[in-house]
Amino acid sequence: MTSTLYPLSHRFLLGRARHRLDDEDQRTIEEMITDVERFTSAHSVLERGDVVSRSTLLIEGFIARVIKQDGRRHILALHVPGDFVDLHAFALKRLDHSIVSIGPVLVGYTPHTKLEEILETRPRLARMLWFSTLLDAAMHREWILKLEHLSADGRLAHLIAEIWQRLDFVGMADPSGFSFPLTQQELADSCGTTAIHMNRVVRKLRESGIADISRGRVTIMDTDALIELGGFDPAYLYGKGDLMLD
Amino acid sequence: MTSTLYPLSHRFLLGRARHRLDDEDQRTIEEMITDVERFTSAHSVLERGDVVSRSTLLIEGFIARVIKQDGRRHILALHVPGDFVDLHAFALKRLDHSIVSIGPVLVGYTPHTKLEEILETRPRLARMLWFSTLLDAAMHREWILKLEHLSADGRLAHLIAEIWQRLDFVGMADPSGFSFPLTQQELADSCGTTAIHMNRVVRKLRESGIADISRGRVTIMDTDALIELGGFDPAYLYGKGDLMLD
DNA sequence: ATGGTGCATTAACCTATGTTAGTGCAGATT
DNA sequence: AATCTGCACTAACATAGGTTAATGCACCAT
Repeated sequence: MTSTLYPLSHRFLLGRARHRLDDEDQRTIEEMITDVERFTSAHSVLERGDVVSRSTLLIEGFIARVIKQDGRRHILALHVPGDFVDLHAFALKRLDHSIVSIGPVLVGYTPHTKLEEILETRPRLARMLWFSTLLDAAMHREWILKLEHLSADGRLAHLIAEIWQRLDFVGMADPSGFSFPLTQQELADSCGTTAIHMNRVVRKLRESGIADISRGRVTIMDTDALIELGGFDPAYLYGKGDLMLD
Repeated sequence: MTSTLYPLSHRFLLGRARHRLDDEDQRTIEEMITDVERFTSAHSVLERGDVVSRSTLLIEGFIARVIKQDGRRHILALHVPGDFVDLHAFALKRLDHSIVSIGPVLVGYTPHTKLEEILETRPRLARMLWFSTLLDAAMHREWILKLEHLSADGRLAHLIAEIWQRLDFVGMADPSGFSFPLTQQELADSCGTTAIHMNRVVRKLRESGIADISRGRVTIMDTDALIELGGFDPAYLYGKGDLMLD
């Protein structure tokens, strides 16, 4: 089984690990995932309030962190392959939001007992796991900034730019764009606006020749303009150039 | 020196530790802070981009995480006594935002070498530190939700309710409200609006008999209405009733 | 006393966005 | 073929909140 799972943990390394790892660390990571599972689109992988004893690594597809409130759905964060979607639940135990698949997904599970073992015996790996959740927090902060700062078109531009960059980290972006199954409603839920207004914004992006979002795909037409509109500066993603250990 | 600093680390326990600790853990925490420093109001304790080798615990006063963008200031998060304001920099190293005092503050410092020691030898404490940063992330998420969901008056109500609750965790709230030195401009920077609109909102809160914010103090007049307006549910703060270890 | 400075406050006007109420179209189901 | 369903799209109108421009008021320094 390990041999099948190797590429998955390798992807975790790509997306979230900015450290160099020794062979033993590498092996530990490879053996972290004990089980995988497939879900169809719009499946609630985990519900708010669930008490969990394992953490979930997204291997294929997209997953959203969702909260429903007053009949409205809010997407707090989006995840790309290689992300742990609920690593924070290892220390918090109870989930404060739901985890929902967007499009079909493949996930892997790591029992918390394994994580505890890592925490007790492999401080370097522990720090890497910690780092992964800190990256989530940094993305949250960036999103707070954008929500306070930008109107809907800028938010959408930022969202696209960020996902593009994050997919690129895991080798899943191509120069012209990326596959992205979110509906306009879900984009609206992500940007804190309505589907109707999101439709205006999507059209505006398209008509201004910046990007086209349709049929489950984002096509970037003018990268510079996209980055400008979204005020996107990837520094907060602490990418390859910014190792914080080593 | 330890005897003077004891209450400080004790406050950290109050605000952020939801675990029970053994004597040795307790002692380690007490000795974590090696140095303290006082700053006047509006002092930039740390600048965005700084590479840090120690982490900062807020002991007295308020501190904001700030980003300046396009001539505008954004407050990403607020901290109350007992909070580490840059514990995330232990793993991220480079700060993605500035740390600014709001009113006079007293801070304590913990060298990263001490944190590394804890990570290597005291997994339980390591987990507690991790938990503390996860709490920040949970607060970020809640704020994202409120930014996407509420208009300015609801955001302000939520902000007040949250700070009141967090101050209560460290024994610094009183039943009628709390001391709070933010100007309307800073409240606006926190809520993602303008000072002018914040003024309308503050007045509305006052006139509707919910809360009064003036002369560096928040007075809560109608707790239920405040909680209702801000949609405040303290569950995401993982308070005393919600231990996730033990 | 006088003027400066920071903060709170108000007014008038404009734009982004929400709300309500629809239309149209493609793929799936029967 | 007919219908259903989900999604994209549009229009008309209402409102929250941004922008610009001032005023007032306390505290501080000279």
